[in-house]
Amino acid sequence: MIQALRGMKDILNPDNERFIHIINTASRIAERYGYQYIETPLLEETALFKRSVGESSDIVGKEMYQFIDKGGHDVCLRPEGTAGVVRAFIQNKLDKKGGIHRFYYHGPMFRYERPQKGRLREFHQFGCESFGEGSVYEDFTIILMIKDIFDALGIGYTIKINSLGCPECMPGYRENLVQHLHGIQEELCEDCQRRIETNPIRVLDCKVESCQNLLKSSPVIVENLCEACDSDFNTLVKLLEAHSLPFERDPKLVRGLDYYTRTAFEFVSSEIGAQSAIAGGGRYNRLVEFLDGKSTPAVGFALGIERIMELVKMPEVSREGLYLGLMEPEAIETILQLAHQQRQHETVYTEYNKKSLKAHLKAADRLGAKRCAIIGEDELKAGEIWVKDLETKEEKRIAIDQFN
RNA sequence: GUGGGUGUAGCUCAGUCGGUUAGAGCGCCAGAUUGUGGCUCUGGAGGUCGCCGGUUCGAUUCCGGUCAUCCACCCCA
Repeated sequence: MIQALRGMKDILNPDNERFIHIINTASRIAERYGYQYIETPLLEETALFKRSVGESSDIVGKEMYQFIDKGGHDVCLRPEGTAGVVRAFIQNKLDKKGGIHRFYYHGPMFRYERPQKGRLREFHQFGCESFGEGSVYEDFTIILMIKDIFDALGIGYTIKINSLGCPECMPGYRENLVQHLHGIQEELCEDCQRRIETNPIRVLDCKVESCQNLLKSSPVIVENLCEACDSDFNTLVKLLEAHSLPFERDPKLVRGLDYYTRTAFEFVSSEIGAQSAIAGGGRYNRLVEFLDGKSTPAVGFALGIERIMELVKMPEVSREGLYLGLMEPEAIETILQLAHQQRQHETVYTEYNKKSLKAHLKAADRLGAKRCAIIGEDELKAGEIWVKDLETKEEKRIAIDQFN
């Protein structure tokens, strides 16, 4: 038997409803916030991700589905959504056009990792990217939008926030940090020793306990921000407090991708295993110019659909649709004709085979149909159809041409 | 990439200290009710015991390997 590749799942049966419900809910809310749908290719030039996500990240370093296509191009399946949207933004010259552009998207992402709870090789994200608005109010608004989405889905969460500074203050802080880290280098774990050179900020996020103990005295980003970054961060904190959003400051929160500046945030849930981040995002004012566009401030986020699937509270479902069946084979033409007629305005399940009334009712019940309509011997002779409402239990016989 | 757990019916799992015909619950199909769903009762269908090899008179059971899957590390949504 051929089965799906490791870490790749079919979405069917009961899960497909949750999946679609999440996308529909998030899309509806994003549109209310002025976002427009964008679809970008799943496959992009590898260089796009190397330059945006960053060579030092694990995503680019070892998790990409990368290959050379038949034309000799180095391509890879997108490991995340932002890079492609930014590429599209630049390619379509929206950076030069100016103004504000807000996009939402959803679709599969691919990372070659060892699967575990909440982590797949092919997974789905819903994301938003806002271009051209540099105000921290936009950062706040985007967090508020995620809150709206999770509230609408009935999901509990806490928010973690941090600021990653800007070209003004980050380099100084970074240097400071590197110096401090060199001081304790010997005692840090192997990964952290490597990170000092490649991506020192990530050391702060190390999960190794001994490292965390050593890092207690290390400089904190939010205490070393320049005036503008500091002011934005304080404004964000005040706004979150004013709107009673449950958040905590997390100086160790370093978004995994290199392009973030200033605001970084994460929504986490304690109910889904070790992979607790259910949404993450932040501001990335420098990415557009990194990818050869005109410098444009931007902020965005993505949420992991599979990670929130089991947390979503689905709305009550009521019986819906019509079941059509027959007890005399000659009625099949009528059944097919009625099915097509009714499908103009409702869901119709048809059973082509002759079955007992009991079997039909049982099948209709199991499908969750509202009505069960059957043509049996008597009805066939009379040109009628028997209809039962499975909720009210009301039943009647009516002429075929009166059925609706 | 590393570590650990688990592979027996469609699903959840028992079980076999190595022995003839491998079980339960749920689900499915049928009947009880010659045309009335959900409840009940009765019956039935459904299994290469993950795969390959080794030990053995004999392996679903023991051993080795392999594959798959789950959980965790790393990292991230």
